[in-house]
Amino acid sequence: MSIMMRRSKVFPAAQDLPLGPRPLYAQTRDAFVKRLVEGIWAPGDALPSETELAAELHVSQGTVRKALDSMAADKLLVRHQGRGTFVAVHDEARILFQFFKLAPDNAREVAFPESRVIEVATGRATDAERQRLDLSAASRVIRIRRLRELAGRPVIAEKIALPARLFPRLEQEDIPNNLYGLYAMRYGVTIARAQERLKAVALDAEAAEFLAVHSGYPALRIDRLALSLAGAKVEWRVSLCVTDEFHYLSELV
Amino acid sequence: MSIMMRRSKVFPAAQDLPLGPRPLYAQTRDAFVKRLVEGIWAPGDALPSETELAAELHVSQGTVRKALDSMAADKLLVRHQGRGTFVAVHDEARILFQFFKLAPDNAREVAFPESRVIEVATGRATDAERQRLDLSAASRVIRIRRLRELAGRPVIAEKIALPARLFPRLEQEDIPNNLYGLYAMRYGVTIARAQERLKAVALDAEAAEFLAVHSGYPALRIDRLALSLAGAKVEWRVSLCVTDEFHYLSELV
DNA sequence: CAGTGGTCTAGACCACCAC
DNA sequence: TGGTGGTCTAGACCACTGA
Repeated sequence: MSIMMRRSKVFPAAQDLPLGPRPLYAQTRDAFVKRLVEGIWAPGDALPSETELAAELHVSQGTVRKALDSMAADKLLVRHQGRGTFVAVHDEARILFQFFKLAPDNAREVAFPESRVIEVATGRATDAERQRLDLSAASRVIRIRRLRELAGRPVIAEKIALPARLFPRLEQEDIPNNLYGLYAMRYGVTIARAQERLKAVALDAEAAEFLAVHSGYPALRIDRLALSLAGAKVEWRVSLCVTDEFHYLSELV
Repeated sequence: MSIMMRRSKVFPAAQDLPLGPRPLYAQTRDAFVKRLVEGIWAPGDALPSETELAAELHVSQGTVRKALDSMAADKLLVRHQGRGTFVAVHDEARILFQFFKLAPDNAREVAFPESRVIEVATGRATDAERQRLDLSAASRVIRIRRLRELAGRPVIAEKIALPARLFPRLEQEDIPNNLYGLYAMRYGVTIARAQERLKAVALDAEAAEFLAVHSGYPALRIDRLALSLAGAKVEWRVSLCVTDEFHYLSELV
């Protein structure tokens, strides 16, 4: 392939970038992510082989590999030698590993917490919700409140806010324990990453009652904003955790 | 190069592994990490070029690149196109990015907190210290207590424990704000990664006084264990943080 | 056994930097 | 201008999977 041909190979996704053409493997990755966003490749699906993808996009197998490897590093794909490359699924094992950081102090095994839904409701977004989720003035949100148990003890009181536009009729659904699985399966919304802000707070009377401790008890407040594959703000979740027998694990690497 | 030659190329570091020979790029990385541990490549040093390293180790440049890239991903090295590859330095910018997760709620800029040392002492390790730092019975530890300020307010009360064996005469040093820089420069101990466990606790009277709040005030307790390049447990640090105007930032990716 | 991803190599060219 | 890392390609072989 000539130099000119190589330099002229710019996929549509990269053309409106102001900083010149991105590397080919990045454009290749963009093309693949687009297929995930559009649901052409759905969770659990097997991708075509590297050779086929390379032929289809007119790039070398090495370039396809670099794109797939980086997506696997971001947990969008799972690769198995000898079997193939698959779209990642939000099963409990992944949630536990990627999105659930609360672990018991004295046990080697992390458990997925059981949930009891307290309330599901829809309403006009408050200022805080509009700001945190990037919503416009008239937007509506779905609110979920639930209580989560670990080792048989109520440990987490959770308030979740979702843009109603993205999750039509979710309030009529049966709310499962694994919400991110529901978002993906029912609404085609894949949570790709999240940002959490932690504080120590004193519990108010209502939350204290849910968690079976006295008012004013210190709790870990986890404020999570979850982003979809496309980068949209999709879920705002505030969790109040009693951390007598648990801790939040953070790896600094 | 023949197949037999390739398969027989096993560096010493990999020979005592029970699971068969590791990939060549991993062995190459091991050889490079060894040079960092032994101080042959010191913080700030420029590495030889990929071509030179490849010739020296009798592997291809692509294999050297894969090893260097993975080390750069782990922040052990810094690579600059056109300039070269350098051993990472524990400057304040890196500490701030990698090891300091507390950010002000209403400000875009993260600041490095000023420190006031309360006490530096040496003593026999307690049970907790021995357990957390993997020390033997008679081991001695150096203990540092300090108070840290952000935006002019005392926000963090810190207790640090270090194995005395690794840091001879540290208690006579002038304790700088950037401890990890001191460990690296004075003692050749590079902090490579850390694990933090977070809890919400009620402050006792002593800590509350340091932090200028009332006893029982909720605080974020950060229990950090820092590991050296070689994987040894090198520092145990417990920080009590008042999080009225700050939060701990955790990215879930 | 065929097909997949994983490893390793070799070589070309590009973008950037310092001199 | 020469040297560095960054990108891209092509091809060979290895390790693993499943029919």
